[in-house]
Amino acid sequence: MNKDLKVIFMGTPFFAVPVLEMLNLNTQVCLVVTQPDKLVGRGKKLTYSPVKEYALKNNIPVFQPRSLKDEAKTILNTPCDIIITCAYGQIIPDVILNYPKYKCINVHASLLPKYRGGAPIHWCLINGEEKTGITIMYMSNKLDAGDIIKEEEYVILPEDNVSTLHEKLSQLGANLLKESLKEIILKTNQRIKQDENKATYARVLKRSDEHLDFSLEGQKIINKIRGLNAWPLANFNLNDKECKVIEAYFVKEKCSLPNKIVDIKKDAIGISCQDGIIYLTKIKPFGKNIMDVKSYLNGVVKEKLYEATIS
RNA sequence: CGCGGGAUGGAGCAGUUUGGUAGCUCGUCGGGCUCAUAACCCGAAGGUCGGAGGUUCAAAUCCUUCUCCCGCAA
Repeated sequence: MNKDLKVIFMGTPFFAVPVLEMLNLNTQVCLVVTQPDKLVGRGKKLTYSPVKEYALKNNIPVFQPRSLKDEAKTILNTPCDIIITCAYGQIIPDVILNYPKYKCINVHASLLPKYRGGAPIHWCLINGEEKTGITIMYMSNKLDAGDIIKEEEYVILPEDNVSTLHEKLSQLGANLLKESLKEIILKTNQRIKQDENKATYARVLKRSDEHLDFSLEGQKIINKIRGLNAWPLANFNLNDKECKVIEAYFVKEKCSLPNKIVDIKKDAIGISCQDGIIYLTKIKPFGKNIMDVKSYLNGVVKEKLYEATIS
């Protein structure tokens, strides 16, 4: 497209990698900015962000400031025409926003002004939205509130979950950014102000957001299971031990008491909720791997399971 | 050395406290019943009990050590 376009890319998780890849193939990426390496996991292993992994493999210089504000110099000393951000994870100071001639462009995984913030994909599934999409926009000093350049809708399929949406939207984001860049260079792009009255927020998930409440309506529970799959997974306590839920379906019917195991099929455990039964079909019991409920039931006394506490 | 859970035929588990013939629910294969079946009945194959060392007449089980998997916390 334009191999002469000098780009600084700022991003961190897997979602940002297809966008970076598109840029690497079509422009000249001079610098990748990503969050510092973290000590992750049981053995406190030093882990690189997915974006850093990609950059290293493709010989792109990497910069990992602890605080952009204090370490902006490195960026301001790197010649560039445009900065592209995608799920970077830090507020970007005004000096940087105003530095490149084509400014700072962000790729966001929702139809702004809806679902501003760090977890748009999760929250739109949890809320049972029918559609979402990608927004390409200018960055401003307010979170995800800059002027919109381009939006593309995606109609959510019944079988979509966080993983599939992630994959589809990141690819969509890469494509839409590619189109936008052409227009930006030619200065033919739109620039639409966001309607602040319609803004909603998709805050980063908390641990407590993952807990299932079986006294709610079935569809809401299903939405949450879907909206947390395949990461970080919804959970509930089965006999006071955390059990994660990967897959389940809902059958609407009259139910007297929620929070009880009321039905055990050959391959599903039925838990009563407000307006029916949630049938769990794939779970991850504490300390175990993910398994089909069919397998789980093979190693369990069904009569005792009916006595189990759900919380 | 952050805290805890786990490893037993292909899958999920019991058995470990109190050492003494490898067990359950499935799956697979073969046969039977049936109009038929994911149902039922009969039979078979399939296991270094995560690895190494030790104690013992005897170890899945007790002791030492290592590896791998999982959750939490960061």
